[in-house]
Amino acid sequence: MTPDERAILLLGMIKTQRAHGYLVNDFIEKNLARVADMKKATAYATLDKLAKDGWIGVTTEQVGNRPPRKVYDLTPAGEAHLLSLIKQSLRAAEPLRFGSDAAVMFLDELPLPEVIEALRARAAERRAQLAMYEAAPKHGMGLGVDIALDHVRFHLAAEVGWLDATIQSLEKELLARAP
Amino acid sequence: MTPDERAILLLGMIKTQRAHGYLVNDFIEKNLARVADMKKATAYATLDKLAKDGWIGVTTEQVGNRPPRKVYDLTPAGEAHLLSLIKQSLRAAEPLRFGSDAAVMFLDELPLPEVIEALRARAAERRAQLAMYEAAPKHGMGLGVDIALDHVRFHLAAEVGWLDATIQSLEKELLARAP
DNA sequence: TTTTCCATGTAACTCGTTACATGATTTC
DNA sequence: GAAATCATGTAACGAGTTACATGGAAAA
Repeated sequence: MTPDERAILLLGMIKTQRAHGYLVNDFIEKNLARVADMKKATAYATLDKLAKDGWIGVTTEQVGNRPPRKVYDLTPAGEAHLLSLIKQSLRAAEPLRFGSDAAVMFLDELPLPEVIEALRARAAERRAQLAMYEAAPKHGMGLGVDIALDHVRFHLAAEVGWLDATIQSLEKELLARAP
Repeated sequence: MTPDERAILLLGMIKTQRAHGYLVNDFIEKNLARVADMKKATAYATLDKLAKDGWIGVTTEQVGNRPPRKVYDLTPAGEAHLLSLIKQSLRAAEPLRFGSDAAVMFLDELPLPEVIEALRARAAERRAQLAMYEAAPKHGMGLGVDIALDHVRFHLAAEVGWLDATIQSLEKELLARAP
């Protein structure tokens, strides 16, 4: 998650409803865990910065004897900034990278049956993840979130497809080697 | 790229051929750029650590009056370590995350035509990337690298598919709104 | 003769995470 | 009475990148 994306997330949430840090963090970890991860400290720091830059305004409120809240709301400048960030970020197509591919690159080193077994385990795990996304209820929080969930689903499905295809081709290879 | 994946990459390269840091870095940036990125300083530091941990041995060699090379080769322990890392990493299925999705989550904020236009731009970019991968020659450097390239291709294709589907559904939405 | 290549490394810097500190207030 | 919740923040740490330093050799 780049700084810009963090800004979009926070500004977007604050636009739909003015909020303080605790609330924002809570919402992210309870409702957005599947599509976004940002740690508390990072969120607090980012909110500070957004306020310093004038994208959001701060009002300190106190309820009863609880610790005072710093409630943020979007400024007009922030509103424009948010739209421009979203537009720019929607358009961006930074290169896809798959960390785990160092292992794939050198799978030749491992005996084929072990490779197949490992990939099967991975495929099973991915299917489980996919099932979780498929079972997830519509989010309701807006069209965008559902589309984002769809995005993950798409790639999870692609991952399963790739794994199956790869496993199959390796199995063919195995048979060819030792008939 | 996690430390383990970095280790796999370096150990794997050194296994297929003993090499010094410069050579390793050169090979990565000239031949592996599409599937791996690791900066020079990181590679040198990682090689040091691998040597310190006993996975690779060091021999200093000098050719002519050039700066001396520190040539690394895999130790038996390193060999075993590499296999175990590969196996473990092939099996791993860490959650997929798409940074750019903060923008997607809040695409409702932007006027629909602008969203569609931005996504079209992204789709065009992705298609271009996909074409590059499709045009790429077989790597030759081993089955694994080709499979890794295939992995990227798969996800690039999925990305294009998702973009097209999303754009289409947004266009339908647009027509429904203003007939 | 100037640029590029060979070859290694260090130091400073950026960035985010982990872990901790604080303290009142509901809930079990 | 203990535990979880509300609410904010700081400090230390780790990890990796950028940029720099060095200096001979080969290529342009």
